[in-house]
Amino acid sequence: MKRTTIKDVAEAAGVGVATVSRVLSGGSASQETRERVLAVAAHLDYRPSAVGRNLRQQRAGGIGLLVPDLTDTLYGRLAEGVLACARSAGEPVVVGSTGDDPELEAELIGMLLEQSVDRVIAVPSGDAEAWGPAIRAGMTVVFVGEQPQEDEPSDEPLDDLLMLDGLRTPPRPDSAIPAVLADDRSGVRTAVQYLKGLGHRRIAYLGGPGRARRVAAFREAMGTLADEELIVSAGGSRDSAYAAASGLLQSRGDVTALVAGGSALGEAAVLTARELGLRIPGDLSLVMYDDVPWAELCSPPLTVIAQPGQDLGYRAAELVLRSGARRPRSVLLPTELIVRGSCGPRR
Amino acid sequence: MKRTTIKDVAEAAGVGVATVSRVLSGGSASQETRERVLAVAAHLDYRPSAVGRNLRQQRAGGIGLLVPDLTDTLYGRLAEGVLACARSAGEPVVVGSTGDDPELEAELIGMLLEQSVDRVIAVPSGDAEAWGPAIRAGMTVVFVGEQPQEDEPSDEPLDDLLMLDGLRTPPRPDSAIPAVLADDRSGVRTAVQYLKGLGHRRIAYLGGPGRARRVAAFREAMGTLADEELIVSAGGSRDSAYAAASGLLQSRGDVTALVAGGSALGEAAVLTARELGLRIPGDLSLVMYDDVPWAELCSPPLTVIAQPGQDLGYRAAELVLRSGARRPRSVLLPTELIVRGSCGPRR
DNA sequence: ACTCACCGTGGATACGTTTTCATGCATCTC
DNA sequence: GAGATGCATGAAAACGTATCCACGGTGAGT
Repeated sequence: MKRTTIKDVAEAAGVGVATVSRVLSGGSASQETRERVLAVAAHLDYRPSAVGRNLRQQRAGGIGLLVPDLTDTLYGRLAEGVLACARSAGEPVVVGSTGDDPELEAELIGMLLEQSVDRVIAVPSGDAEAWGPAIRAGMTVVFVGEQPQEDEPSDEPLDDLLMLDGLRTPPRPDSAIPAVLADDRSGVRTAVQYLKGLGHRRIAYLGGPGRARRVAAFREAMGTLADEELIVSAGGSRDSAYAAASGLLQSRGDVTALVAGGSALGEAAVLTARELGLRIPGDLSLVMYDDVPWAELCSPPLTVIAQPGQDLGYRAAELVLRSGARRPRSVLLPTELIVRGSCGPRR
Repeated sequence: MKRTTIKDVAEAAGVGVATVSRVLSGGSASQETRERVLAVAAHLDYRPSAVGRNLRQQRAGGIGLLVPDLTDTLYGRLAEGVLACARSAGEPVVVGSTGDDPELEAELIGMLLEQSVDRVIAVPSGDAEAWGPAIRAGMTVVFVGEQPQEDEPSDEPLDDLLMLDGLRTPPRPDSAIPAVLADDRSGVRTAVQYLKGLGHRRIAYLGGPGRARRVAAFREAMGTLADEELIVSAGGSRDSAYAAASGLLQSRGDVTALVAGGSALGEAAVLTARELGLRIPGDLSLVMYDDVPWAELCSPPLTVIAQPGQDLGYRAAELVLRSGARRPRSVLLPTELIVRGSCGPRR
């Protein structure tokens, strides 16, 4: 079973391979030969080999996508957004799941490098340093939904360069890599102010690994009410989320409201509250990050901060595909507080 | 920014490219040169180009994965399973989302063909015919979670060949393509018998697009109680799921139990029931296909038929990777009825 | 009418790798 | 000791494509 190559088409059409290549790539050719070549190609069911093309032009088409966990609905939506944009551009997407593990992330980056994939969209797990090899190899990288932990100021004097256009849109403009982010700051602030408005004062934050921006935004929004003891962060696993939620709610019975920094955390919080006999929103008000399908079905329906998951992915894909022209620093997409039934006045 | 090639390594190590290739591919080489080549390669940070290799050996490594919708937790888990297995084999995974659209599916198959991806795992959306070009091109295809609609017996006399080892494990052995499936028949039967045991007689089935096996299993399990009017199927969209659920529950007020053939359908059923003032499980018992995180958080917690999503993906990946040796027909994985609180005795 | 420019075209090359084949050298066997 | 056997090695070919360059022909301009 041999593949039909451009050579076969050329012979069948009675032209040279160069002509076939030109016709198929939109180059110049006479009307007559163009038609003939096209007809022959269609008749032979010829498909140009992406491998051959990639080898020739020194770069694989296609884009890489690295997310922490496809099981998470948010990343599922994000991936759908990327896939939608990539498909409209005819580009394949190589997907990797990092499990929020920097080591695994580095390994996957290596694999993409090996595949000559030169455009990558990633929800970063590790620090910015992990992406050094990638950008050094000429990859176009776009972060989405998250930015790497701040890398401690290294000896490389990049700072002046970065400060040049530092005061732009995004909150953390220290990275040379563009990012598509949800406006966490605004989202968290809205949620906290909403809770404050309901009379809550002891508001806890339950975060996951990374997501430093959200924690910072929470601190900022809380202002003088911030209590470091009420800011806990869990690991990536489900168990660790439960442990953190349980530890928080048991040790500090005085919290009246909780902001969960992700759907897994929110799930843990709901379950833990039930186990402890805390009623929502009677005893505990809850705002969860990410609008997932079950938020509406939960009892009570959960008030959430919704991120535009699909848009995040789509915009990131746009950015990474049209990276040739302008090089936009970053994009900030709005979040939305969807009020349902999980928040009530302070008891 | 030029990539370091095998030639660079060869020159730096003072050997021929063939030797480098052999060393890196585990071929025979003297201890001394092996060490030197390895050292030089490591020092130069050399990574063999997958594109070059793929071109040479006429097949791209990597495996393709086609699922209907990454937003669906089941397919998210399935994808995670595939990714886990592929990563341990060092293979990249090209993912496509078909949206349950046969046309889109065909387009994505074409893209994979163009990429020379020769191993594909797919949750098929269209009929078996759509996969003709793929297998004809020498692709190794494994279906997962679903099998294509039965293709009407075509004129090609494949039948005798297939009947040879037709009486094997899976329910529908008419396809030459191996499949990894959840044991829907057993799952549905268990659910129906459970509902029967609770006294229900008018049990409805709310299905999605495709999934013909589940419907058939439902009919079979219902036996003489089957009522065609109570078997409705929705389209792929969310709206269509609501419409179907709403239509069913409004037109037939006498149904006391409902089996939802997927989490999206289950969601629609719960919401519709709430709108109509039907209490679960008081007025309506509900069993939903697929154990999703929110099933436990729902009010009431939903009794579900759980499929081993991750295992499905992992097994399928194993199958498609080790396809060289034996060619197993199919694999059937067990389902589990997880009893929570959405089913009660007939009112 | 001659030249110049231009367009369509085909041959040749390079991309990075694996694999085949031939060569040289050392060891083994009779 | 001479031929046979084995092994390590490098040169070269091939995979399918895009692109550079040269070539021939046609039209226009002087």
